[in-house]
Amino acid sequence: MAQMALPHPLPAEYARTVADRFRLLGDPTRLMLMDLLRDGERSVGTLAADLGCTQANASKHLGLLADGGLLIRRREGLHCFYRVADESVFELCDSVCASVLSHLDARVDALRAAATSGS
Amino acid sequence: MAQMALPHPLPAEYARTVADRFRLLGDPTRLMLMDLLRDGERSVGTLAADLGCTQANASKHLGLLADGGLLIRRREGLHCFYRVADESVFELCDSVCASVLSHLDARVDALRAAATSGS
DNA sequence: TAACTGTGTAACTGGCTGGTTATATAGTTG
DNA sequence: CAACTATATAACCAGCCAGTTACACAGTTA
Repeated sequence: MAQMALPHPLPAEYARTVADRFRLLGDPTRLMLMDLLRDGERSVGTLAADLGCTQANASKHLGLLADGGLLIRRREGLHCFYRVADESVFELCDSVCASVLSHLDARVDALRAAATSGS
Repeated sequence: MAQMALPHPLPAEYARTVADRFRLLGDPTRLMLMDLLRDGERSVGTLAADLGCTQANASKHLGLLADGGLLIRRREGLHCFYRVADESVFELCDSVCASVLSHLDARVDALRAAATSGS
């Protein structure tokens, strides 16, 4: 919540760091994994099953998310449980979703207007 | 500001749409272009010069950002001016930056603790 | 008209990356 | 011990993508 403003001529190093985080969120599979973890921690196998993807694939994505600090890993015997490190990620996703939808609405309206005036 | 919550078992189509937007922000050059546009609209040439990149490269990235709805294009004679479509993008970036930095801080602390206890 | 300028775009290339398959590793159970 | 289970990882491949170069397309100016 407590926002930290970015320096204004944005240094390349900052840009790279922030871009890395955005790119980490820029994959549908990873977003769906994050969403499945909304309700609490889950093991790799059950996540892969729910997603209908390979265990290896789920493991790789979960590893990336954990390395990026978005997930926290907890081992317990054979199983490995992941949980979200910071719930605020979902606010981020919601905000992006709202922004994208409003943009799409505007496009639809523009197309409608063009259609009525055009032909 | 008015958040729109995502549906909870996140459908693949939603995931793809949101991921696309995140991936659009997941490039350092594009982030620096967005940052240069904080102060107001700018032409392609001046942006490329400030960034120290090719005009063609800047044009391509600006086009992608405009197609994605993050920028708005305005032609005036030979020049083409871009401006940010929605200032809330910067809150997004600030939020991500804060989150990343706090994660890095945690890593540094962990390394410090390991160093003092380890050797 | 002919140069010149600002911008977009096509073609190409090197590198990154998501997915799969197979295997390695660690823990469990008989 | 051997078989089995859950996870991670290595190797590989196909597709995407950022950057460059060259060029096409306005729009301006002489």
